[in-house]
Amino acid sequence: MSKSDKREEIVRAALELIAENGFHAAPMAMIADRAGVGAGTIYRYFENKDVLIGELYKDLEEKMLPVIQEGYDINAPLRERFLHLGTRILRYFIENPLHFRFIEQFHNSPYGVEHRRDKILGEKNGCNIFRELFEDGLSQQLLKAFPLTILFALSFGPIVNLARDHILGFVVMDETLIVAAIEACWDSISK
Amino acid sequence: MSKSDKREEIVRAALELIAENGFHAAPMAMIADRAGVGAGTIYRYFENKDVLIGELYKDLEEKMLPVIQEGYDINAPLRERFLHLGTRILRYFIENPLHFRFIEQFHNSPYGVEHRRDKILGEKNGCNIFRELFEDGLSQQLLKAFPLTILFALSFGPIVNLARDHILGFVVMDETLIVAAIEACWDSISK
DNA sequence: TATACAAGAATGAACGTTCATTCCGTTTTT
DNA sequence: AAAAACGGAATGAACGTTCATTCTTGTATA
Repeated sequence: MSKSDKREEIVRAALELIAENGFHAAPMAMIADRAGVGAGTIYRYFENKDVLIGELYKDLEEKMLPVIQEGYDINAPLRERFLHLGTRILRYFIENPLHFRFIEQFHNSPYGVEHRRDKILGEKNGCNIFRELFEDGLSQQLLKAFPLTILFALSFGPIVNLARDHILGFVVMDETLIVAAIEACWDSISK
Repeated sequence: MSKSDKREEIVRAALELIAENGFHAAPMAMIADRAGVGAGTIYRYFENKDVLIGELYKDLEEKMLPVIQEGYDINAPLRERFLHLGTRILRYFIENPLHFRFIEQFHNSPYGVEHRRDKILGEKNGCNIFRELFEDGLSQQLLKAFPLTILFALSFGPIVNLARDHILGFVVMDETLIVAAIEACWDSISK
């Protein structure tokens, strides 16, 4: 196994174990086992567990953003833009259940306390798309006059819940339902 | 300190520590310390940590339900009923941040896996009020024709997010905002 | 009323387990 | 052959739980 393959295997193993049963079920020895490396080897690639988890989180964030933005037309009508982003995010979570489960675990763990603010897609980096979208909507008076935080809550709250319910098998979100659900979210924020 | 005082102190200490910094920051020794009892004493009141946590959760559930239902008129118009329940829940969380934070931690911990399904107010016990509300709305054709799970997600998702954002200080939910936000949720589920 | 005693409650040091991390002998690469 | 990478046993810290001992409280006896 090549060097970079090994790093990848370690990250993959960590993602799987944590997503499947939470941090408490992912000790370093078990991660090493599933990655097919020795326990000590992990420490040649990551300073410690915190760093491993943190980099895993960053990896996922970096994979997610471009997928969500793909095909996004900043000049389209507001509603269309919202539906585009909303359905993309929900679809991404549904198609990448491990990513979703890990991110959720992360945000509810000691590892993720500092990241608390970026609610899965915060006002970080270049990804202020949602913020811009909402600010646009507010200035055009198309959205209800809520603080940004509330608009976020009305949009992301349902999305995260729907993704979780789908992944845990409580509902099957097909393409029709995905679109309809995000349209419903739009109804909650639009005037 | 009387016997029942002691039990109460233990439960209170556990609630505080877990709500403030999560399960990882609430070892039995620390709970004992904050309760002002010896570590061994806890085991005179609770078989083990799982049981302590479980009873704490049940306690909170029992305190919350009557508060939310108070003044609920099952014969009122559907919208009014929804607003009543929605605002009550959100207000309850805002006024009892420790309860909210504990319940959230619980649902995202090994302790709470089995309770997963009752999303803070599930189809348990006598508390099917929300379910009934939604079924009523569906049969009267006042609500969008979604599966119950999705109606739950559209309602609880925002509520939980708003409570969290308020408690963490990202937004200040006054009475006006509370009502407006729940009205917005109504817009997402109503036809 | 004062004293002795029993029974339950409370305690916290000690134990066994689990886990992240380190260390060192072995294997692979250069 | 030197250097780097590797594996997994060893280490020590943290935790939940136990248990021998101490404290408290209520009752019986003088």
